[in-house]
Amino acid sequence: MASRTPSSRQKAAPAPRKAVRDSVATRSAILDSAEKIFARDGLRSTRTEEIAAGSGVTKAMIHYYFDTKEALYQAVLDRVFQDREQGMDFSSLRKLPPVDALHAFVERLLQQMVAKPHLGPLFALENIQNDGAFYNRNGGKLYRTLADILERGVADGSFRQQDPGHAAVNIMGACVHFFNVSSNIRTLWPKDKADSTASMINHWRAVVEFVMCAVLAPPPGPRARNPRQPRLAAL
Amino acid sequence: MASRTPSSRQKAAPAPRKAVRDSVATRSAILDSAEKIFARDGLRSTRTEEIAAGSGVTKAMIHYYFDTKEALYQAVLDRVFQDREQGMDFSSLRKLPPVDALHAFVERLLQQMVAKPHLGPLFALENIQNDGAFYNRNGGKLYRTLADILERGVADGSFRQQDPGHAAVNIMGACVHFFNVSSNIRTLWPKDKADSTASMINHWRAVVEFVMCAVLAPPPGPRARNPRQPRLAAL
DNA sequence: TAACTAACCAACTGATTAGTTAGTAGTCTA
DNA sequence: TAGACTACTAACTAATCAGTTGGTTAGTTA
Repeated sequence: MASRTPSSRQKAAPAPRKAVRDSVATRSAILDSAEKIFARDGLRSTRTEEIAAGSGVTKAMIHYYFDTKEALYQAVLDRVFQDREQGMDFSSLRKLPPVDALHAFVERLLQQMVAKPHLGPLFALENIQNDGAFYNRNGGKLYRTLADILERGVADGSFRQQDPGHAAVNIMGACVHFFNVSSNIRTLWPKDKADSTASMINHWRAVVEFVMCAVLAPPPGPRARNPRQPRLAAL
Repeated sequence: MASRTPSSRQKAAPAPRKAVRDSVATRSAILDSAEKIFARDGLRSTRTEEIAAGSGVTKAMIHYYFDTKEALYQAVLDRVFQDREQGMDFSSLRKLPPVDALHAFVERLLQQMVAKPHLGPLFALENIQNDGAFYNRNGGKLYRTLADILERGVADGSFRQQDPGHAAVNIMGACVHFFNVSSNIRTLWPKDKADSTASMINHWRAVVEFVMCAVLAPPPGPRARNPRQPRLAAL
């Protein structure tokens, strides 16, 4: 992993030359390259020239296949979020009891994040820079599904009393944050902890435990330690 | 709040005209405007012209006071993160017992996020787009402090067994995520829930409860409901 | 194999942008 | 109140960028 210095970013990828003419392959090569670069630079500061270089074709092909940069960006988001939705398989979650459903939700989400490392940054950038204008056309099915699971769990007593909407945001944050700050983590943690696959498995475990502990109802019995109320000191 | 349409963003702010010559006031007006715009657009896609317009001076003043765009960006990060560090008062946290320290940490962090709405986006963009190259010069004291608190709590048994490094990331995610996806939340939640101050208080409470439940040791007694281990299905 | 078409590219264009320059106008001091 | 210095601006410049144009080349079909 070559390090980038401020204000002078990496030159374009090695440009894998194409052997034959293949519109389907070219289209998806452009999408792949665009996904990678949009996930780092966001819509506005991504250079179409760099996308072209990364996919082994000229800039003109971007306009040939996708018309404008914005349309390409929309196509990238559509593909990546549609893939995630398929991987999550929301309908099967609705059939599980709340605890199992939440468990499966978190595991599947983490699986998606690991398999598709651009998901996190793309989502974060889209929200911050474009107010979700491109993403929200797809709707926020993810949050609604998670909130539904939480609502069911609170209703049947398997989860502690809590607001499903707020809890959904907190859970998503715990799941996603690692992937957004991974570069920062690499400077904070020892090398072996930050980079290895074993560490990814440990993080996976840590997130699942964290989330389940956070929402599950406390076991019956003497309430020995009261999870103290917030003070709300200043607001 | 005017909505932005894709690819055509808002025109510059109303440009508050300056009355007198005041280098200190001008400097901080530029910093204020830059902070706001960098927090939405990131370093590269921020336009210096827009910063100038937003601070009521000409573009040349940016170079007069800060030399380059990168230097201004660095100055913005330095100011905002130094303010946060002061507001967190790390040294006092080290003197508190773990449970109180964590409680105070989360409350102070949320307080900072509410008071400085650009903190979240600035931090997220810096990590995603610049690999933390500008931020990391300040060091990641926040994570180290939080991890220290967690380590102490695990050692003295007030927190459940867990890896402090991973838990710190999860806690930060739960605290921060709300502020990164607020635009998305506005489309998911009913208007009154997403925008009101009351909702901010509710979210505050929800985060504190969520985090404390996630890390506190379970009360002694019969372990009625085992917070199931992760399956680690696919990796 | 000649005509046709889809895939592709090098070179260009007009608009935008970070940074510069040369000069103006307040303010402070001797 | 004259001279000097600091704060400030309008207009410019060189570089960069999204998108276009006018082709060429590789497959496909009649």
